[in-house]
Amino acid sequence: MKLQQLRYIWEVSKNNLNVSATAETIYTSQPGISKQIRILEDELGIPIFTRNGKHLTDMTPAGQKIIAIAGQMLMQVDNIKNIAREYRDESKGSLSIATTHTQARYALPSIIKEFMQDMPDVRLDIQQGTPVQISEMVSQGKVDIAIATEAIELFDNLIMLPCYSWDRCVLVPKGHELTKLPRLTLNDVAKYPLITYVFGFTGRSKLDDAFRAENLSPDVALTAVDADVIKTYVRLGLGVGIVARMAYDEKNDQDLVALDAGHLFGKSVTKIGIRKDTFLRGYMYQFIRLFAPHLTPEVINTAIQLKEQTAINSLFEDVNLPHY
Amino acid sequence: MKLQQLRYIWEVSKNNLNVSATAETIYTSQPGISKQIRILEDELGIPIFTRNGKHLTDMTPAGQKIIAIAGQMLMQVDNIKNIAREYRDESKGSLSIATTHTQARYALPSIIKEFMQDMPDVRLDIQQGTPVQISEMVSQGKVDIAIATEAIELFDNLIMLPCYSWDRCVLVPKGHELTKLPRLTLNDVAKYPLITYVFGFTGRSKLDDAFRAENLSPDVALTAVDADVIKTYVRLGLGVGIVARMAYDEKNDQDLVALDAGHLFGKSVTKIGIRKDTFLRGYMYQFIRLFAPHLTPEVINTAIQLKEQTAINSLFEDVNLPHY
DNA sequence: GTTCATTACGGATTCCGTAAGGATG
DNA sequence: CATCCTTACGGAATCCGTAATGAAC
Repeated sequence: MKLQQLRYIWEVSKNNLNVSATAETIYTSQPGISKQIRILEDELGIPIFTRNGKHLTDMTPAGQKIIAIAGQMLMQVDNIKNIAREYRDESKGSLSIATTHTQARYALPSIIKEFMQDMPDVRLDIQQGTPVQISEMVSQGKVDIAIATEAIELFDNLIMLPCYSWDRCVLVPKGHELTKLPRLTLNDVAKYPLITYVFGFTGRSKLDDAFRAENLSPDVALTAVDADVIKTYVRLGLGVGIVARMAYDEKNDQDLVALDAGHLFGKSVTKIGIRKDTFLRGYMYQFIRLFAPHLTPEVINTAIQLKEQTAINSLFEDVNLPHY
Repeated sequence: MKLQQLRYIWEVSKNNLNVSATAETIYTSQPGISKQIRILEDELGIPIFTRNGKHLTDMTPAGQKIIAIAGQMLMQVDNIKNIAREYRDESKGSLSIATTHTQARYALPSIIKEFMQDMPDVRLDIQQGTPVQISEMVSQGKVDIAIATEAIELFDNLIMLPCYSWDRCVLVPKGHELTKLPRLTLNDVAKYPLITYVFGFTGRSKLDDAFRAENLSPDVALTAVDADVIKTYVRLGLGVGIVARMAYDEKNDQDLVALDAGHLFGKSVTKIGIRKDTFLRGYMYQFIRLFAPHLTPEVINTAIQLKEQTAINSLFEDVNLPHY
């Protein structure tokens, strides 16, 4: 059994069982892959893939289990390489973050700036996507950490570390009727067409829950994945925006008014997601700590060792998260 | 990076950093190992071992971490091979059990007999040792399962599955004064020299606890690792034996009397220990179920997936274990 | 007829053994 | 001087590419 062979079956399984396509993506020849897979199957004495003539049609049950383990082993190879890199040069390396627009645009800039000053030799790489995509990227080892408010819990090889809580505000143009009310109610808000996040984004589900709890079914006129788009349409007078409070920029959004809505929708918690079995480089710990000061290396390590999300949650039970 | 190289650093670390000795144990040449280790170190760009001239003196910090991961990967290789074997031939294979004398002699025989009839093509292999040795063997992958009452919890890559509870009896020769008492007390027992298990064996700690709780310090005249030896000395009149009740054999021990002592020392629980990351063959599930009928494949799988011993314990909270 | 995997084959590389060399205690 | 690791070297095995073959859609 060779690591190379395990890599081949893993990659083929990730490429719709198409060996030719796999060969291209990993820059090798198609017969080479074919051959090594055969050799592995011979050694193990069982087929890993089912074939129809000369086409791979599926994985055998044994193959599925073996490929799953192969995937874990390949991640461990990465871990070993990371350990080596860490000890070769603590300050050099790269850090890839997958996150949503909201984080990248409003929460991360100041952190990233500071991080880049502290660690000038670390290459930063910010990927954007939906919460599910983001979580999948960490889960598959394509990025180091995920930052999101939703969906991380869907992948069971990930753990979530709570970072900060935040709440929402209602965005209206200056002079809007809602600005005249002393304190907003859900009922007030529900009278206007709403512009907010697409489902599955930035705590959107919390928002729906709040309205449903009051038996209100507001008119969600428009949804978008990011607050900048939402603001644009609020400015056009198409409705009332509901966005994360941190998305309101006092300087650039002076034509808009942000009305406090924390009491209407409750707070959401933004989390960092990492793989349970990952080796974190020193600067990764540093980045996480910049982002969430209570996540010290020690805390992170105990969380990683716990592996069980419920146990991890109770670890943070008594922690007062920063609130925005 | 080659699996072979990872195997070499792993084996060297298990052989006191002696490459020559390692070469012998794994039937290869010493320069081969040396070379491959160097190649790996070159590839990673860091030393894995520290050297004094031409002697390996220690592992580097990075080396320790890398070797730990290498060990996990080698276990995964075994898992893959086991999966292949399972699907090649469900009924063939081998099952190695590490256990204590008490289990091997009194609890296992009937189970093993039945298992061998059910699965004639499975080679059975029973290792014996102290609870710590046993647990270590499973932990290192030298055997598939451990059966013991103590020590399994010391290894954090193992999980414990409770199998049955049992209590102790006091063994005396026929006609002994203690047989005339209607109901034993600790005080009665403590008047005689005791013969029982060596510390760390077969729930010995429970026994000490019981006496200590009553502020008694009995005269432990003789300790042994197994009940057969203990019985022998009881027969010689050297003292009163305290053994697991199941160690009293009505047929062969007619010259001895077993006095109920469950109320004196409380019950102990015998557990099965397996690695968290192991792949269990079908017949292993069957064996475990024969030994402890409540441990169905489903129960075992959920326990393995939980990984956390506290969570596993609560899984068995409501289960009524068989009692002997 | 195109796509796709397998087989065939040759060159380059890697691996692993024996033998010799040099350091340690 | 015995132990132990490293270097040197040669033969065997492996790996990986190109080219040819044949099955599936």
